[in-house]
Amino acid sequence: MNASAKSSPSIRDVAKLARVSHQTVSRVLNDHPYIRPATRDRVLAAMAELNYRPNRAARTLATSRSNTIGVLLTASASHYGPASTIAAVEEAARHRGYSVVLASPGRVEEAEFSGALDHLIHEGVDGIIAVAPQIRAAEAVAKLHNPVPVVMIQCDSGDPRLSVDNRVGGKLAAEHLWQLGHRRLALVAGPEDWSEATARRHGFEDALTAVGSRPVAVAQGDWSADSGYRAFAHLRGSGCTGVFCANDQMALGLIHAAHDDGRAVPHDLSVIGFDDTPETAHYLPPLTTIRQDFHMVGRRAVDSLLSAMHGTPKRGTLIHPKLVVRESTSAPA
Amino acid sequence: MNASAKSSPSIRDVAKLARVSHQTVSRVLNDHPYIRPATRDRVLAAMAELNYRPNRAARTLATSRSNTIGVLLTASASHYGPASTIAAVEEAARHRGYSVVLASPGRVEEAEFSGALDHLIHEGVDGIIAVAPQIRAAEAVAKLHNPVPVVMIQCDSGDPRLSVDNRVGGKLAAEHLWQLGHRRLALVAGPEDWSEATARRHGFEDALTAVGSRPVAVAQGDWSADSGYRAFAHLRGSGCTGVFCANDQMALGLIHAAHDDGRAVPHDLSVIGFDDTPETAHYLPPLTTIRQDFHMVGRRAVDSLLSAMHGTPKRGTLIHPKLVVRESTSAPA
DNA sequence: CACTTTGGATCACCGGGCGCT
DNA sequence: AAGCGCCCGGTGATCCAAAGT
Repeated sequence: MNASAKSSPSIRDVAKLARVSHQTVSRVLNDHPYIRPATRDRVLAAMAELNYRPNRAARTLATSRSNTIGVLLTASASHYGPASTIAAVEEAARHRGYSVVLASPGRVEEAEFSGALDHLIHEGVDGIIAVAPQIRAAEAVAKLHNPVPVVMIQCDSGDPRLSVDNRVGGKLAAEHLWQLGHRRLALVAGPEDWSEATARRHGFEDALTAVGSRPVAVAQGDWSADSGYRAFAHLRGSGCTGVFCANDQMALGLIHAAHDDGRAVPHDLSVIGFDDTPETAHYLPPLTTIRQDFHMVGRRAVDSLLSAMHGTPKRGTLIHPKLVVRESTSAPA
Repeated sequence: MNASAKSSPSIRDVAKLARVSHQTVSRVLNDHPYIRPATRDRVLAAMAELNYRPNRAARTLATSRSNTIGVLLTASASHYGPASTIAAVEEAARHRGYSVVLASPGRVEEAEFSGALDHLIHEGVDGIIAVAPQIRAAEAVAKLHNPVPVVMIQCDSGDPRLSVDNRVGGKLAAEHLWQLGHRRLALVAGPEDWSEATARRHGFEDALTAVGSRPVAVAQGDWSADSGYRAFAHLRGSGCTGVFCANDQMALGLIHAAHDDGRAVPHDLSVIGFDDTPETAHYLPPLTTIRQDFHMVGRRAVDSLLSAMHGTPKRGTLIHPKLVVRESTSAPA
């Protein structure tokens, strides 16, 4: 019955070694006042000697706080945006002493989605960050009125608002093309039920309205390059000279289709994307796009969630996207 | 003191309602034999009525098993491969009743890495899947001899071997180019300290050796498209007519650089990549590449880890990659 | 000597699981 | 077939003892 190969030492083992009560050890752990420095040092020394680490399950059970936050991810975990956001969330959370548990329902079906939410809640998380850009997901969350705070990100409709200002992004795209001299603009929008897609579209359309114009054609994609390729067919007859694609992948597909159709970008058609994924600088031609800072979104989400958990929710400000001009846009021929 | 708005019901609340002891409820929960059907039904009914859900922290404390697995991710969470693997891991784990906690050390520095490992262990995970393709990471794990099973994926040196057979992949690339008639082949390798990069390189070189040839130039990148662009300068004077890039992003960058240099792909230069990310079909030209099934790697990793946790580790077989021919390769001019 | 600060111990409890009866 | 009691490893409330002024 040696303590060496045994399971990890408990607070009482430490207490025995430091010749205090286990409660005193607990006090040291929790930075309680009124501990004599000498005693504290003895306890700390004992902890070090035993290589003691508090048991999280026990602590969770006693305090009913798990120091864990859940990340709910609908689909698209392999997309650049969500993936980098999650990495940022994990990092920010860890620096603040929180662990991250993951749940990614395969579909956005109401059942699967709220099932995943449920999974996290009964996992005992103290709060949830939902990377759930679909409007339906947002609605599902809203109607569940959960026992823990939930922060939605990449979802313009949310509150606190945590995302890039997609409206401004759409506006930047429209203005850029307009200023180059394009007058016949088309749009390849993202899925209707993604709030970000809607916001980008509105931003784009509003900017055109402001100068007395409107899109000459609108196609809808599903964010994939494939869908961008297919979208070209819908725009082909519109006589447009500039196209705004709601993300970079669709822009890539569109350019491919244009190329297959014998139209050169940007000479015959200017194309602008959205996101600025790391590869876009090497597309042929290098893509003009709207950059958003996913990493910052992730960090802010954690800040926001922790505030909410401490009972002081705060309203964030939207992050500004930025126009990155490369070679896929130019003045019309 | 009503139970309505109170914290979730416990096993004893259920017991009271079903008029049995809490122990009997526990038996029902754990499918113990020797429970009279009538009693079991009473208990189940009580659980349903109270909407009872067992408390995971309590169960973990009592059994010292958390039903949680840790996923350790070094860097590159935003890359396509790791991201899709993680999604697959989470799904497979959830279907088997496990939760997934995430840890992603920013760097592969020994300290940060083993810190993250430590974080997971003291989080109480029952096992760990490390998506840590760097050789150094693998070594760090090996020397730590952890209290829980660790499975390394995307790391050819690991055992059980859980990844695509990168050697075969490199071989497929070489053979494809050779069969098209190319005799002067170059290589853009991945970082030296990634075992996958090394395996791809060896596969490529071995295949050339088998036909009495060797690469006329070798450049090294860091997986990014930028590095692929820069690699072109090293290959430029070698007179190569075919290049194997160890991933698709570097291939994209290389094609960009070739284009800037006035060389057309595939007419002047054939290029083949590795991974088959969803966008590659829309690169200009669409990229010939080696496909690997990340999703399957993730699922197998979970299987393998669970086996190891149950004390019956099993050796997996490497997954075979597949050549996908598109338009970036052709016979030399 | 009464009245605070400090310092530390004792007890009950969180929600379940296991061995014995 | 099912109940009793203790234990897992922590935490908070309470209570007592030694100091300080």
